Amino acid sequence: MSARLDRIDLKMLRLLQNNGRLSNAELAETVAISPATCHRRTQRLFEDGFIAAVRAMVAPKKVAKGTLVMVGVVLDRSTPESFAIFEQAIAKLKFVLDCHLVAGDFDYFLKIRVGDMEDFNRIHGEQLIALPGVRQTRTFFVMKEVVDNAPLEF
Amino acid sequence: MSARLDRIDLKMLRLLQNNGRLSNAELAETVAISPATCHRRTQRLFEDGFIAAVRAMVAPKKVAKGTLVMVGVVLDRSTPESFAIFEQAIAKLKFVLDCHLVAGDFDYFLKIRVGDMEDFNRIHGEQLIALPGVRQTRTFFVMKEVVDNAPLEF
DNA sequence: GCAGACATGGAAGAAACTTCCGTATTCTGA
DNA sequence: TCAGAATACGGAAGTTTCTTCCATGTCTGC
Repeated sequence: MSARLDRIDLKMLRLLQNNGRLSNAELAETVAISPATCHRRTQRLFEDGFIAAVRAMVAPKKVAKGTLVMVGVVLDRSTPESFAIFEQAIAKLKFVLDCHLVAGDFDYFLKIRVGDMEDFNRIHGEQLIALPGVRQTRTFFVMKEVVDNAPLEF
Repeated sequence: MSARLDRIDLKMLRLLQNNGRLSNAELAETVAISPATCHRRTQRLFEDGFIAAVRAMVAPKKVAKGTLVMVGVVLDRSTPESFAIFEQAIAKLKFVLDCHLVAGDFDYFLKIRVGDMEDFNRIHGEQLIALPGVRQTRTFFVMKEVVDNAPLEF
């Protein structure tokens, strides 16, 4: 963690998190500094890695990805090699939004977006259980997305 | 779903998803249309809800939110009222990134970001198990974030 | 108190945004 | 098939914004 953030930096981060298309001029006015200074500060936030990226959030339902599924995965063996091979394989599956190694009854938790249940069924049979070292999976269909991908509070 | 998306729209969506700060001029050149047309198309993508928002992705570790926890929640009763009350309460908890009603052994799945385990312990004791109608929770500490919040493929 | 490092805002040339408008293409119904 | 309407397109131009340079101001450690 290179530099520290003052109150203005934090405010800028929060504003850009809520609206990544804010112009430098608008941002500068909102946080009450000059456009030049604001521009330099924003650059620093990117260079120092405080902002990893700026992303347009595409509405899943609009692009036929309206079905969300959580999947718990248990591997055959809990060796570092098994984990590494599994992780390498799952990184190639583009429908996997999250993949986390967890402590508890499962080895991994997956968050997956597909078009519909039929779509998931096919993917589950053809790709998920075929992943290297998978002993079993437990599927949790999401029936209602109460909160999805909320902005970070800090 | 109002209008349909042609090949150019899809390309624009993918480009903006990967880099929400692309200027209209750059975007126009990449998809080989005029800046004016590109501007109008982009506007339409927003107006018709294909792009829900543009967000700066703040690096969690940089703002003391480096610890990720998945939590399964079971409620006392599975009535619509119980669900509604629970959902209303959880929407106020800002450290909850995801909250999904699921089918399976749990009622809800939560994705939570905190500073560290101690932080979570306090939150768990003071806020999670105190939520209305919660019978039990099961905590899965994330030991490694293999993939987190990957961009949507479509 | 001083020297160095750093942050700030004004200014200006360059670039981009946004809108208007005339033309071209597509769609629809007869 | 064709005419009329609706839609989409790109060029142009005024306005805004970006980006950089520079002089001034502020903070720190010696």
